[in-house]
Amino acid sequence: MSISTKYNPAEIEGKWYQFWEENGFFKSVPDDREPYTIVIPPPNVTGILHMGHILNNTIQDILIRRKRMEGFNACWVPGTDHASIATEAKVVKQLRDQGIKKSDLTREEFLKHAFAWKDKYGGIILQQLRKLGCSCDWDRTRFTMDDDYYESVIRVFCDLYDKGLIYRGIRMVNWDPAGKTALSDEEVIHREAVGKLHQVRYLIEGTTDQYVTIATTRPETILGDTAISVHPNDKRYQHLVGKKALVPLINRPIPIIADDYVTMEFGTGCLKVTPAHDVNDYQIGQRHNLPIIDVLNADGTMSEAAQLYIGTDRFECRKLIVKDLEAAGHIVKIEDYPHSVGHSERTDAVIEPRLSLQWWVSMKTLGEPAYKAVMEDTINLIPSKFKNTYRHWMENIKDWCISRQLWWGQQIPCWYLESEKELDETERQLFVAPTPEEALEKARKATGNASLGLSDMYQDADVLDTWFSSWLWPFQVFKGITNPGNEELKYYYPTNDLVTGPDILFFWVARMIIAGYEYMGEKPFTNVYLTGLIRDQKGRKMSKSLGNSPDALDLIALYGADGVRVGILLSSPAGGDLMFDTPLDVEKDGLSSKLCETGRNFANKIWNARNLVSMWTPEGDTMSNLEERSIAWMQARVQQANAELTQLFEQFRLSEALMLLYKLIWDDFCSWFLEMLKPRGTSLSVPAYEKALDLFEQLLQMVHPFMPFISEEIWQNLRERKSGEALILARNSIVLNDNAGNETIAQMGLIHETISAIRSLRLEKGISNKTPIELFVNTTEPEIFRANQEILSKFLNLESLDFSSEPISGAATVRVKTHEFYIPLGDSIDVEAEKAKIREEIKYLEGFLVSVMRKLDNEKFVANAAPAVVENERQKKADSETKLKMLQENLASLG
RNA sequence: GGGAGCUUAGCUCAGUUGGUUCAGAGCAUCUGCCUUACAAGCAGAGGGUCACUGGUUCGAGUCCAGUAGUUCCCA
Repeated sequence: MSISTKYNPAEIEGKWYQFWEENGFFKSVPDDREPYTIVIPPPNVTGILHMGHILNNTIQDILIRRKRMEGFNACWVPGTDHASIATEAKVVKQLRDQGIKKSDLTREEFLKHAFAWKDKYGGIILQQLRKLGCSCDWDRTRFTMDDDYYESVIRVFCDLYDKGLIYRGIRMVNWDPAGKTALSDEEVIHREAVGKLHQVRYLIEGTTDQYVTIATTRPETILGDTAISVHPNDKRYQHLVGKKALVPLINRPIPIIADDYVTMEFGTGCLKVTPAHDVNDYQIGQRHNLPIIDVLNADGTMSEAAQLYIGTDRFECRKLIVKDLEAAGHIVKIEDYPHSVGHSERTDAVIEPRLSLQWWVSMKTLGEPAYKAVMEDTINLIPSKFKNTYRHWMENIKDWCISRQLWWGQQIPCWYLESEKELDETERQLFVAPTPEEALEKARKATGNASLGLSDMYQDADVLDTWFSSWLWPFQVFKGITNPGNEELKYYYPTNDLVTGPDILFFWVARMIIAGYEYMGEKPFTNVYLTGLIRDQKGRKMSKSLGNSPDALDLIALYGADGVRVGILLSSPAGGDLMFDTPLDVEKDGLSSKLCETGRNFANKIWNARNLVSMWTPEGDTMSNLEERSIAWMQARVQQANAELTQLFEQFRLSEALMLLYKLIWDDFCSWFLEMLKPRGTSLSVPAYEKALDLFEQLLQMVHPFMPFISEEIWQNLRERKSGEALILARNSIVLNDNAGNETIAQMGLIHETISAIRSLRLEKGISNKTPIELFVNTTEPEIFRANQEILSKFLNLESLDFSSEPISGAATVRVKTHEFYIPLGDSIDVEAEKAKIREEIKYLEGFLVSVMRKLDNEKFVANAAPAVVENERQKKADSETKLKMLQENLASLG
């Protein structure tokens, strides 16, 4: 039989994924088992797999596979969200490339293009998740624009409106001039930037040489100024209040007012007030009845109201106006000024505060149950430090702007009367209802005009924020809104665990909790595992815009899905950021990752363990003593490790769980167990062979959630399998450790330590492994060494094993715990070096004993410390005394 | 400006209610090995004032306070 010594993941991964999927192993339907449910954080329909997805979905897959193997009815619901802004931008661009302008299309035509785009490209990321091994129930794949999902969003909107929790109003919003839409506060990313603070002087009306100087970072907004404000207590400017200043370049007279919002210390202490373009200015404007002049168009160019630079982009205008102000002698000075600037999360455009009429969700009361749930640990955030962040957001929760000036998304179910089109927008009557017919009904009632028809009405043009659909995800994937109380919903909801990044804790997690309580009367999930962010070698967040993220599929091709899964998980504690180690410039340096290499090497190690085992032929019915001892020990280790593993899973300490398995398989199983069991020829006893396979299978079970592909491949080939049998479904058959194996583990531990110590001694003394040695043991427990003589001989190439109650002269010596070992070397021993070594050990031990005695002599210690701790110190004292005595005798024997 | 976190070996990180020989792991490094599963390997070894200062305690990497550096969130 010849099996490659190199594991080749590409050869087997596709095969097993297909096998699992075709056999329906990922499928879940309600039955009498206990459910375990995860809903995927729906990636953008425009998305492609990046490192964040890999981490996040690997974790979900580990959790779901483990639970499936534990016998739960495991259900992982996949899907995508429609990503209003991102998708619309992509479709608009694609149309532009085809020479089609969005403005030339009707809404319906545009949506047709958008759905076509979605059908063509929308599933890419879900295909990529398959490459990673994700065991989602693909039959349940959902999309936030599916018909029923669309309907649920509309219903929820109407319901909240009827409850008075949704309203329409003019507010200062975050305006994205690239996306030409309003954004919620959460979609604005503040970044530190060095801007310029311009000090600009305005002429006082009626004078020729008196000025008032303000400071601004956005000089183009000067054209929208409607006042200048100073602090009421500011003595410097008292005389100006009530006078007027002239807006530079356009000479509009504006009042100088007093308002205590102004910070006297900032800039010159004079504030230009532009109510249309700054939240605080807006509030000042309200207090002083100032006019509002909106100098910006939706696309960020200057509007007609600006009078100058009409149609010029705001940043271009900023340059021009500074030049013109300079020329006109209005600039006093310009200095660098670091401040934080809001950017659109999606388009990265600089956000403009803009006054506009939008739809809002009133969050305060809606948020209360969600706040309590997390504070009272009904829902756990893991790690719990995120509770603070969550509390802070909840306690300062603001109303949520949910309307977006886009077409791709759920259109707001509000109708207006054609007859009121001429009225000011805020004056028109609103008819909110799930369907136009119901809206018409409401309109007829409200107007008393029974002859009103559908054509007399028109629908709000805006769509809803994507998050306003994804906050319904955990229950609408089971049709919780559109088919309330159905069997699936009852079975799967509330779901169990949610795995996501902390960056969408507010965007999504908090709002899902809110919606869960509001609509299901119940939390949406119990545990929220927040992963870290993936950073590059410079510590920057990996992102598409920085181009510092490696191609996920290339990485999988290079290291195998299992290798990448292990690599990314190895150093990724919950909530801790992961410094990923691919080169910053992949083009130049080639793609590589030490972390993934570790994962690949681990897979290769397992592969070769299987190679070794497959060479053995079972023969004979009786186990040898060595076989028995080896197997008993490995069984005990596996049981012990399994108990630890279970605990680690309960605490979501997945990278530690993986490391535990890494060491269990590599060190215990391969380096010790297989080496102990390895026959001189190829045959070992039938029971030993079978038990070794049992143990191998158990390890494969344990490691399967982390490395699904290689574990399935080996498991399938280890023994004859019936058709349809699979590791993915294998029930964990490992008995829980009842500590019965502890003694076995401790004894074998001593034997292993002894082997290591003597190997080290061999290397130190230059005794080749090929040279057989005579070994003498000075011990009070000779039976342990006698019982394990075969193992010692096998590992250490012993010529003989004997016991000696006193040091042997001319022997190399080493101590393990309270046991001493001698290897006679004849005259070649360096007595002085040996003595020096012993003296050093004595010195260390004496120091150690002093520290132990300091505790034991301390009455407070003996009185206060736990009995077990005190007992331990006594044991340490006894052991070190024994060892000291041994060392002293040894030293004496050397003369 | 407000809040939260982090700082332990060259790198990435564990270290649970303060108490084993507690200062750890993986990777990297160094030494010796192509030993019949694996060089993507085997056997060994070295490496840290636990950021700093003070406090509580019989006992502090662990608890408290302050300082420095750093990251994130919010405005």
